[in-house]
Amino acid sequence: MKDAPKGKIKIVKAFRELLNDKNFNSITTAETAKTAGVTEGLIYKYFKDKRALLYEVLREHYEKFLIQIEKDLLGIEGASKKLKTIITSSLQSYANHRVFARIVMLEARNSEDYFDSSAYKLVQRYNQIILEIIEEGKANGEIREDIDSSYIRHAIFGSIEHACLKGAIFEQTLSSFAISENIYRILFEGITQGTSNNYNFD
Amino acid sequence: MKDAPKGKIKIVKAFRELLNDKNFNSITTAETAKTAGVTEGLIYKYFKDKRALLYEVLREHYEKFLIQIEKDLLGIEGASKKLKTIITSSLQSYANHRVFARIVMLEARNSEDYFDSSAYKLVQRYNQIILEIIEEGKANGEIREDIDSSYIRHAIFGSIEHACLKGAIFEQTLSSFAISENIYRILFEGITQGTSNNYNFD
DNA sequence: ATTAAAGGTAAGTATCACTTACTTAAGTAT
DNA sequence: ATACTTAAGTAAGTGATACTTACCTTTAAT
Repeated sequence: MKDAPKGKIKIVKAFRELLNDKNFNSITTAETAKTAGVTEGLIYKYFKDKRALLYEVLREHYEKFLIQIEKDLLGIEGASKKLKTIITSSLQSYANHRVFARIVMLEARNSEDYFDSSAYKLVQRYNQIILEIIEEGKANGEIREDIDSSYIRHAIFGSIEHACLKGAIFEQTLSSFAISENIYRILFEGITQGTSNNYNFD
Repeated sequence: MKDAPKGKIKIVKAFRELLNDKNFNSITTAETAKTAGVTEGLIYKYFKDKRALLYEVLREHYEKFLIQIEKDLLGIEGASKKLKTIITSSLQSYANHRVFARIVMLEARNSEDYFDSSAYKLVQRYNQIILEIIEEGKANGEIREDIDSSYIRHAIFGSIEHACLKGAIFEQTLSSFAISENIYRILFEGITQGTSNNYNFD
């Protein structure tokens, strides 16, 4: 993979910078080209459309994020501790890069072709890592086996994202420690009071 | 509140219908006007912009939804059972009205003025109802008190939404029963194996 | 009957994502 | 070196679209 042409790099860089201050829809291609110091047409030499440019920015972010996560997981033993690390790291990432929190939660998903993008490929890899941790936990008795693993994953990321959503939109500071502690308690121990929580609600 | 002018009603109806088949961005104002049998200009007599029209459709949906939820909650005793009802009803609503699932999760939130809309006012009322149920549960010993109520709410809706997301985007059928059962187990009982789940992970 | 407001229309306009047709630079094989 | 091919980059559109403006028409209260 030889390095990308200067123009392409400048375009991605410009778009990434613009995303700091405004949302996807309000960034124009003209503006992007001007910031990059190239002509508008060049954008379409390298990207199918404006969204593909967004996906590229997102992909680069996920690439760094995955490297970080894999580093964070090194040396951690046991599914529960690993999942706790995942929760904390994901929250920290959202807190430190609110632009990407916004992109992930609000801008990327609402087009079907995001799910064909190479950014989403990385998301899938991340999902796979988590599923394997959950399976590991089931195998060694840490995690209950009567819940479908994919729902556990949904609960983890759903909780994280919902807790970060308004912060990402209104650019408020997120206290990743408090959020992660609360989410962790809920998901691991349940919200029911007391040790014997086999109460039947049917 | 006297009844809205015919034109306004037709516009909202047309837009609601169009949302069944295409997403917000790909519906044009011209198309909306034509479907409604009015001119484009009339849309802007009643709505500040295209988004305001989306919020109106959403508001009408939430109004019906809230009535339904309040009916579902009637006669149900105890916070846990009430929350379970909330989970089931919300999931059923997403499963039966995937258009609205999509609007809520993907189309409405990514503009700040959604949070000033009267649709969002209803969401806030719904949130309030849930917070009160959680507080009730804490008061009568059903729900642990060492978790901030708002995070419990985040976990509930985050889990629901994340589990429905891809279904809403790709219009797959959602099995609301299976999802609700899984979410319910996770949130109420926790994912940790065994009754004594006071394992310390620090 | 008069008048003011509300309901509704017709014809724009500016903006924007994307195209097309072209030029220039960089490789590469002969 | 020369001829040729491909990639990088430009300039000038174009059609579509959200929204505006200026106008006409109906309704209903005084």
